[in-house]
Amino acid sequence: MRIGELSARTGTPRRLLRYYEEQGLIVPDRCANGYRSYDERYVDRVLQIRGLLDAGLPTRIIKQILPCLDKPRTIYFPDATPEMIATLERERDRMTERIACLTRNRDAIAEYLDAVRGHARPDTAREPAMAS
DNA sequence: ATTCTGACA
DNA sequence: TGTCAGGA
Repeated sequence: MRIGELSARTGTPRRLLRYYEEQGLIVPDRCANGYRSYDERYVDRVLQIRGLLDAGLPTRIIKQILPCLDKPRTIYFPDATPEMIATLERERDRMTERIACLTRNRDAIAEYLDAVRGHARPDTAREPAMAS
């Protein structure tokens, strides 16, 4: 498939798919006309990348650990270099901290929401939602 | 119609 | 990340 289909199937802007390639996260084949060619495997690949990015990992780190997290979780020990292990542990800990932070903020919001609802005036209907 | 590279009022 | 250019 070409970039347009991959974009649609992963909900990722074409601009970003090219950016990921620029950062070495994906290396699609090229058709004779120069168009990028992606096989089915890239759909999951891209979603995997977006997930990691969303988890707060920088592209440079993703580029290193992506092969370790590839589909066939083949745990090739040779890939488990001490630097890699250290990087993974560091990222794992950052994720843990991030989760704790998100949890605190979610709870704070939930608490605020409960308080506001408690004071809600049952006679005052919700204001009409504005466009956009 | 789609994609490509490069660039930034 | 968006978006426009200029070409294939």
